[in-house]
Amino acid sequence: MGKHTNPSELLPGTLDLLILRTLVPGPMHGYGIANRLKRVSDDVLQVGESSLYPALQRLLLNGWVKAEWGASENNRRARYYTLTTAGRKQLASEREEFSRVIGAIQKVLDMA
Amino acid sequence: MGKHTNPSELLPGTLDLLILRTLVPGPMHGYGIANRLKRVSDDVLQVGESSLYPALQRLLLNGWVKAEWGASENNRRARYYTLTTAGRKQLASEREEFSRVIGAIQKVLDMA
DNA sequence: GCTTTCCCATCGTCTATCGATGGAAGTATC
DNA sequence: GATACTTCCATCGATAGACGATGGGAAAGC
Repeated sequence: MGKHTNPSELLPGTLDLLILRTLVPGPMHGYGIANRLKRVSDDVLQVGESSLYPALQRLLLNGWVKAEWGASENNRRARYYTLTTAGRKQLASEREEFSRVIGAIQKVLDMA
Repeated sequence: MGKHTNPSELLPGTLDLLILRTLVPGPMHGYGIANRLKRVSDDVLQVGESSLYPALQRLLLNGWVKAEWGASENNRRARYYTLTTAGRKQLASEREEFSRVIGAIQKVLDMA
């Protein structure tokens, strides 16, 4: 029997959008991104590190973010991710698409 | 290089919800469901048959819907899907979860 | 010294979506 | 009565995204 009380706290396909948005105020390291998402969403969005880092790789590969090593506020070695210009464009685009789709879904949910 | 202008018009994970919701007014066959989703969403939600039928199998297997053969309004052989009681419960549950997650995502998108 | 917290990362699995494909059966066209 | 179009069903293979498990190293706190 497929026991799997799907604890997925995230809509697939939105992770990139969330990360990009989180980086708008400034550079941040992976751990910080995950914590911030959790905090801002009141614990609803729980992004594990095994989801986060592959996503960051993806963003790097696409040039939406760049990364450089530095020291965290706690004096630890950390990789800081920064939004690129292309990343901002991508963010805008993904936001728009997101609204479009959510709007469409709402229409279905609200139909007679 | 992975060229693939993702034409995905649907948030993954929401298809079951959309189908269940579509079946609320009454039984409907697969083709009809796809058309209705497209119409109600103003062409945003384009569910292909290769997404739809696996999803319907899933719903059947879980007991959210039941199916019986009949004749379509155009006199064709068609399989009519009907929401079960369990299906209604599932629909309610998925709606709630959907709002919860969307709300959380909005908080992130709207943060300072 | 030991544990906890922070921060990085990968591997394997699972699931869902989708493009391509195929078929049967009714309707319309000429 | 052949041809083509639409309706309606369904499967297969590829792809990708998220997640659990796992591992490690380095600073902080006890």
